Amino acid sequence: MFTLLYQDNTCGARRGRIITEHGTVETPAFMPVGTLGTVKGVEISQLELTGAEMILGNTYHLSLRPGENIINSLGGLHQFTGWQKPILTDSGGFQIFSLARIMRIEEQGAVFRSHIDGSKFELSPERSIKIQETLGSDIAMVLDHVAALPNERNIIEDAMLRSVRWAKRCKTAANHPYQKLFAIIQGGLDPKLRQDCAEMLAELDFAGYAIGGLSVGETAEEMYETLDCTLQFMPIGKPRYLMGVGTPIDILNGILRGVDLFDCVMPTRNGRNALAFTDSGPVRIRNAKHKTDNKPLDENCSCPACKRCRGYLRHLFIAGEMLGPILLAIHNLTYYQRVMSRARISIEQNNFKEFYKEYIEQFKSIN
RNA sequence: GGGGGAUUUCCCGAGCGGUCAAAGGGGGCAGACUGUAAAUCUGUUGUCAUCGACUUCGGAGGUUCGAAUCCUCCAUCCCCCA
Repeated sequence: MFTLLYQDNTCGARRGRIITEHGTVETPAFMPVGTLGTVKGVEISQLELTGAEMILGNTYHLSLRPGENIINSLGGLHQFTGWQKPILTDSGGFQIFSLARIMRIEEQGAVFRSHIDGSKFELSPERSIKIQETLGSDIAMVLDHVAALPNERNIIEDAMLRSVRWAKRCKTAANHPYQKLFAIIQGGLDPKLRQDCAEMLAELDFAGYAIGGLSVGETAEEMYETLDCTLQFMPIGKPRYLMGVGTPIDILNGILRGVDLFDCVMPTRNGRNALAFTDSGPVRIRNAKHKTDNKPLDENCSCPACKRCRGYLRHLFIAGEMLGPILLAIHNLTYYQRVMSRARISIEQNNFKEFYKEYIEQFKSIN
C-alpha cells in the first residue's frame, strides 16, 4: 500500500505514496480531523478544495453516536459523510487519555461511562477493530494506551507494554477485505522504551506505524528528541504517522526526521477560535489592529477567506457570525496543505532542509 | 397643582453608614488551544502605579471618626391623583 518515492539526501525527509481502496495519498501528508464524521465547520466540497487527501474519523465518538451499525446501514463512513477519499479511523486510544476522568483501564480493555449519557461502554482491542471494520475506514489504528507526560517511568512502561499486547490482539482480530491496520509506538520520552516498543511492533508486521503519546505535555524539544530516537527503529518501507501533531513547525520537524503522516485539530480548532496561520506567523483576527485592515490574511492564498479582507473577517468574529469560524477553518486547512505541498516539492529536489530552515527563519524574524 | 419612585464605574444592573474602586451580566482589550466532551476556555477592564496612592456612584451643600449608602436644596426622568 505504501511506496517510498524519494529520499531527500540532505536529511531524513521522504516522499511517498499511500494507495488505499478510496484513493491515493501523497506523503508527507496532513490529515484534517473529522472526529464525529465532519471536519468541524467545513463542508465536504470545500474540504476537497483545501487539498486534503485523507481525513480522520473517531471510533469512540462514532460508536457512541450515531453508532457504527447505523453508519454501516447508511452505506459506511464514506457514504455517510460524503467524503469519498481515504479515511483513517483512530481507535479510541486517545479518548482513554483525554477522557481519563470517566474511564478505567483493565487488561481486557477500557471501561467508559459515556460522556453523552453516562451509560457504560467497553472498548477492548477487539471491539475497537470491530467498530472500525464496521465503519469501513481505509486505515484502522490499534487500540493503544496513552500516558500523560511527564509521568513515572513504570507508568509509561506499563502503558507501552499494554499497547503492544493490545496491538497483537488487534492484529489477530482484524479481518477486513481492504482495511489496513497501523500499530502505535508508545514509550513516553524514554529512548529505550521507544526502541523496545518499535522493535516489538515491527516484528508483528503491520501495514504502517504510528508514533503516539506525544504532544501530551512535553516540550517541543523533548518531542523532537523522542522522534529522533524512535524513527530510527521504525521500518523504512512502511508509512510513519506522528499522531496528533501539530503546529506547522512541529510538522516540519517531523518531516525533517522522516515522518510521512500527520493529523491535528489545530487548524480547525484554532481557526474556529479566531487564530489564522499565515506565512507571516499566526494572526489573531479578533485583535483590534485588524479593524480597518483591507488586506487579506495571506496574499498568496486562494481560499475563500482570503478573497475578503481582514477587517471583514474580524467583523464576523466580533459579531459572532458563524461564517467567521468556517472561513478561518478553511483558511487554516488550506494553509496546512500548502505547507505540505511545498514540503513535498522540496523533498523531490533534495532541498527540504533548506526549505525547513527558511521557514523557521521567517517565523523568527517575525516574532 | 398634590403624592410617590428613580438617577451607580463604557452599557445594563447589584449595593442601602465602615470589610466598596464598588457583585453579576454585556461590551471592550489581550492570551491559550497539538490522534476534538472545545464555534471553547482564561486573564484584564477608574487613574497613576512596586507595595501603594489618588479621583469616582446626577449636581451643590450638610450630618458623621467615616457616606454610593443618612439629611437639605437643585436638575432630569417615570408613575399615580387632580
